[in-house]
Amino acid sequence: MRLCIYTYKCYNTFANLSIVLSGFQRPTDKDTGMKITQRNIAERCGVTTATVSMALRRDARISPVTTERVWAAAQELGYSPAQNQAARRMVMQRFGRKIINRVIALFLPPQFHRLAYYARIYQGIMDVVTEEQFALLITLFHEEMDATFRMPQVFNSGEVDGTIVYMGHHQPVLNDLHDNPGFRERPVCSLVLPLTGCSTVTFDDFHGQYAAVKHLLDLGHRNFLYLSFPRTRDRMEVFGPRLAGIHQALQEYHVPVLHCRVCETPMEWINPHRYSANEEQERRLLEVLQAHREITAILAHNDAMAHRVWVLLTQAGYRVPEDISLVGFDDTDPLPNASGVNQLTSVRLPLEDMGRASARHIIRQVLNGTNEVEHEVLPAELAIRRTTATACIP
Amino acid sequence: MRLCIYTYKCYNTFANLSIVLSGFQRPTDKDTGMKITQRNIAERCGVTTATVSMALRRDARISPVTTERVWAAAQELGYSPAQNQAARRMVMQRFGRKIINRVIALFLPPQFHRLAYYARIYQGIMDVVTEEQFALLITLFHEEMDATFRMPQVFNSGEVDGTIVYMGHHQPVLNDLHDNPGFRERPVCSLVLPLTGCSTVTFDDFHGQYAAVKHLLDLGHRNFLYLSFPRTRDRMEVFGPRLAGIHQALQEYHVPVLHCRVCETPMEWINPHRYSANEEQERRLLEVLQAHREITAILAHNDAMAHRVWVLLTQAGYRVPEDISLVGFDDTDPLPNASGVNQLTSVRLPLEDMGRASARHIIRQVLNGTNEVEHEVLPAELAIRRTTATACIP
DNA sequence: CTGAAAGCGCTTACAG
DNA sequence: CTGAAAGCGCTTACAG
Repeated sequence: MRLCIYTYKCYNTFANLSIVLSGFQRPTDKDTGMKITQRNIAERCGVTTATVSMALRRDARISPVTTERVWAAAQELGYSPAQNQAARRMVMQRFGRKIINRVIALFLPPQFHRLAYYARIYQGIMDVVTEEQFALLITLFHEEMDATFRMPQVFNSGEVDGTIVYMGHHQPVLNDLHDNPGFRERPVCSLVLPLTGCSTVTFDDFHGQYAAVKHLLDLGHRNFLYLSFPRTRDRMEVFGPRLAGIHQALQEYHVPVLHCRVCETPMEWINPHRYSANEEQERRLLEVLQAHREITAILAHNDAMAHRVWVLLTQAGYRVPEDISLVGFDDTDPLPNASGVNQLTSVRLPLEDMGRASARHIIRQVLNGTNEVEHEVLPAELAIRRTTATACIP
Repeated sequence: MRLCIYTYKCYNTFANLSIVLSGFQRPTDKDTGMKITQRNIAERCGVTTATVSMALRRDARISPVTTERVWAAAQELGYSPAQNQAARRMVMQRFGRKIINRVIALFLPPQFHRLAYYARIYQGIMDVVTEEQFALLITLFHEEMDATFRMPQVFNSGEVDGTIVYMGHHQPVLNDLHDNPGFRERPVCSLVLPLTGCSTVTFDDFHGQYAAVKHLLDLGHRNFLYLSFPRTRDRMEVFGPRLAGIHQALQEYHVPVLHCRVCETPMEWINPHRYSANEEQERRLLEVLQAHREITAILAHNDAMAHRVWVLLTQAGYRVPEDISLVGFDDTDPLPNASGVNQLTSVRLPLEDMGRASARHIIRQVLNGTNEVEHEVLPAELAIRRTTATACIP
């Protein structure tokens, strides 16, 4: 034991030497010896590591004088607590406590950086994460990857403090996280499409869509075409509130719900990166408009879809908004005029705020050592521009 | 000691029970007891943890029979080695060895996901990282952040295996990484703009630019305008090879170098997200063209700039390519015609390949436990489209 | 207010 | 081929 202590002293001298003599060759296989531990501090101060450990955390049980001496020695020796995190992690788990790694993970779909919608949420998350000096671990996940997906190793080793699940709408991911012994009990927050059993940050789709329809009703429109996407049970969570918002507005204006035709469009219409011309679908949309000349306004599921519809309408000789009004949803995909000014009336989603809210929530839980499920709903407001106008009743 | 072993046995029985009786309440403050360790396996097999440790790694010193028994027990108990990574990390550092975390970090500028250029490199990195079951840690960094920047805590704790520095061109980042005791000696790879003292993956700017000029010379052009950006010492590394490529081509065709005018444009011209109309600069560009009617071809520093120039030329009444040919660089920013087909002749950079190459390099080093500096140069090829044509000599 | 001891879970020499 | 022991660096009861 005594010998051992001498060994340490020897290393210390070594370390000092190699700082002074900058050309000095470090013993390459003994780089571990360069690492400063609480033991080095203890020796220099003539106390035990227990005292150092508590002093460094400014525990009240250690006298102020000793605490300062320990801190000074730590500074001098260049002690970095993060460096020996592994030991701390191990002893903490002995007492059933967790350490804070300042790492949060983000699950998101592979193509996230290609779509403004995802990119803006990502931006908000990253802003907060950087500000709070956390690191962000990106994990790509897509429903189709389900079979091959394996939770990255870091989740197992307890090195991730919390997770944000960015869309996905895929409950198994959450279960995997909760079943993972290295991650279990840590906070999770799902975005946009809520998962059950964790915190959520969502938009107020209902009031957003409600505001859009109310705006059209105020302009005299009474017959609508709502372009949705193929409904599956999964997606009803998105579809439901939107439709309810529409119904609510119609009801307030005593317009029968039948006056809103719901049209399912191909999924690719809402994702411009998957878009491939689908002539049959495009023809069908125009046929509906021809057959129902009473329709004077179109509500699209998102801006990308509104964009596509605008092109079709223009090619077919319709004028927007003179002949027909058009409203988007999400406000990510501008429809610029010649001077580059966005023309599309749309429901504006505070996407960056959503990212920020989720990151703040997770970081708060991590720093407090809590895991309280919270549900935050962010407002969706109508941005009125130039694709909506007074109804042109035939 | 004996008591301790009994405690463990007790926990095990508990664990089995709670699997059978799914409604059974787990002791919440004893969740650590649920964790399976090599000790549990050792007890079940009647061997020591040393044997288990070696058997799990299929060390030849352990008999096949014992190895299989250990593996079977591990399976049964649901042992997960990653879970106790902290202990492994600690013992490994005792013997001066590293463990593989399957985590690599990526340093990149804050707005990376907004620019196709960055996004495509990112895509390539992510593809390989996901395929190799690594996790990616994103760290935003920008020269302007230098004062406030602090290396995230995870780098200190030895939980990051290697780093890719994505642009930045900022040597201090590399020094910070190398000075960090938790990261020291691990592989680093810088992209596009090489840092000294680490591996690099770059493009063959020289041959890319050379091919572009040769193409124009073949079309009969003899007087060029090369639109560059403000030259600082930092940026000479980009500027140098490009200019050398131009000179080489001119020389081969015996065209005096003076026939290539170099014009500096504002930095914002190469970054569409920072673009704001700069009428004076725009007028100056047109003035140059008016004053030098012998110029029949423009080489832009990147596609974004080419885009901007195309708009200016068109507005000023020039026809591209009939009156003037235009060549971009990077091939990220298409100039679509009415049918959506890109018209811009440009030097195509294999951006995804670059991301993939850097990720492969780092992952190879990590898995081999080596840190060999390598320099990879990827080809840049000319993509000939419709903004270049036979010179219209006045 | 501080020290001596135990132990988190693992891997590696070193015995046998 | 396997076991007993040591120790990575830390924190926490428990003494004094």
